[in-house]
Amino acid sequence: MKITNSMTGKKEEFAPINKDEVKMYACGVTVYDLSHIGHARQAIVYAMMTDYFRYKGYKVTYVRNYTDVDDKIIKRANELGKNAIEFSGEQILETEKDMKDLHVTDADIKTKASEYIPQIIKFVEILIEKGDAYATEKGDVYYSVKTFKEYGKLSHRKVDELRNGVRIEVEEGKKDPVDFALWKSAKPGEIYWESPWGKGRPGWHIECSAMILNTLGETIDIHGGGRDLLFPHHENEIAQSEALTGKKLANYWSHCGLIKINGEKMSKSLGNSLSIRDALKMYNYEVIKYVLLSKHYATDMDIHDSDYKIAEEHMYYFYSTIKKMNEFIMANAGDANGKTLDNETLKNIVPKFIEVMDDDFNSALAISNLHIIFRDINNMMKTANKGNVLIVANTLAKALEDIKSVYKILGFFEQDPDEFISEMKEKYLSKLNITINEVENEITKRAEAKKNKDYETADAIRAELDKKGILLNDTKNGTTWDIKELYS
RNA sequence: GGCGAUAUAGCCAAGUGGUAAGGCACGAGUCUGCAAAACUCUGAUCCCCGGUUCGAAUCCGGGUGUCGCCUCCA
Repeated sequence: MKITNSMTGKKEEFAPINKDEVKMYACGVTVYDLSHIGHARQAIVYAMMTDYFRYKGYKVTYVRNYTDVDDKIIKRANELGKNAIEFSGEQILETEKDMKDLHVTDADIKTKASEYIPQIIKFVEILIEKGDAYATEKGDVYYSVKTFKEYGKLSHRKVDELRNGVRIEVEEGKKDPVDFALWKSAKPGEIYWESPWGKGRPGWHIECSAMILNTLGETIDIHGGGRDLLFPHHENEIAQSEALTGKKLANYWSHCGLIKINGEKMSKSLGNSLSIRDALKMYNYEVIKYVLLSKHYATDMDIHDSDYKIAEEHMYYFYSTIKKMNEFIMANAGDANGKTLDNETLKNIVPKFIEVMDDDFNSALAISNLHIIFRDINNMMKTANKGNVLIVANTLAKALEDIKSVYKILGFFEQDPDEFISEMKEKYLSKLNITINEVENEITKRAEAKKNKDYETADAIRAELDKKGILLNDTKNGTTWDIKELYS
């Protein structure tokens, strides 16, 4: 298997520390508000990696954190007149709900900064003892960047250049502008914990270092997070952890690309931030996953509204095909002596999936392969004849089993096709201002006209429905209807 | 200014040395009373210049454009 390592900038062969075991940590969310679609992408990506590693037979321990104390949380909590931990606790529940609704594989261990305070204090104490950190009179503790010779190795920055670029620092007691806080003294009214340096709270970076050490150990296999965390967060984690243990923190650094929306950076100030909750109100969770996984995880993506629409059409096509497969299999159940049709695509569903996923989790390719797979399947059903229906049915059954067995790693096809299809139809029907009954009445009227070869009336009815957004489809077994928008 | 990404058909997007996946849109066809759905067919030499190589979208150098980070951010 190959995985991109941000430390080297290269795709590397994955070699775990312990055979068949993966220790992975991904930086989670700072919970001062509802989580957004970028958080969703990151969570989905690392869940996908976890699921795929497991599929390959690895024993995975996946840890994710919640930052539940920080400036923004304190500010928001104060505005709401709440205790900071109480407030962030509520936000964690909201995010957990969203992730559950997205059907994202959960981390094995979910940590909160506030629950690791003793470990964090211990961590900071040792850094001070070793001379890598210092406390100020005010009760802040800073990491002394100049003591860590490899500082900048992840983000490829030089400390001197950083120093020049740094704006004038105002924090009193800080010896070097590039030093960063390990422990922050509490201002009046702020939440605090007692520490050797007085009342205060942990800095942001130290919590991850402490939680990794206490859950996974000194060196882990994969450290993940959003690309925006690469500097300074991950750089600082390396400095803290490696100064403490003298060992490498992570063998592979993985960074998930960032999301833009309709060409703009997602931000609160632009008001274009899409929360997971709002996304789920508009789109089925598998549609959202389709969008987020249809581009390679490491690259930034600019999601346009039309991308959701296209994803929806594709999922609808996939599920419609699965439904047809099920019907075909049911109608042609029988003993095919285990025979299947010799079709390269269908024979290789699983190996192909493994091939592309082994190559740095190329979910984008895995998804595009689905189009080839379902095209072949539709072709096969179309060209089936009396002589081979049993074998075709058997081939389809096998293909469907294979598809589900691997594509569940992307979170696809977990739903009942009928339910998915009717959910989608209902969603659009409610927008179209027409009811199922009305549609069916029109179809009955039209059938009557067709029977009388009154094609003018029949076509007029069809045109009228088309105008309203309903497609008709005449088949051997009568007329079916569908939502026009799901095909355009 | 520094660091790092990225540049592939009208659009989205795979592809890291051997003559360009997939999707959307467009057009033609099969099917159909006509349609629809489904299927079939149709399009790019890969930002520019130079180099390495028998051979490069793919490696190296230079340039240009776009974006991100350098302050909190998945």
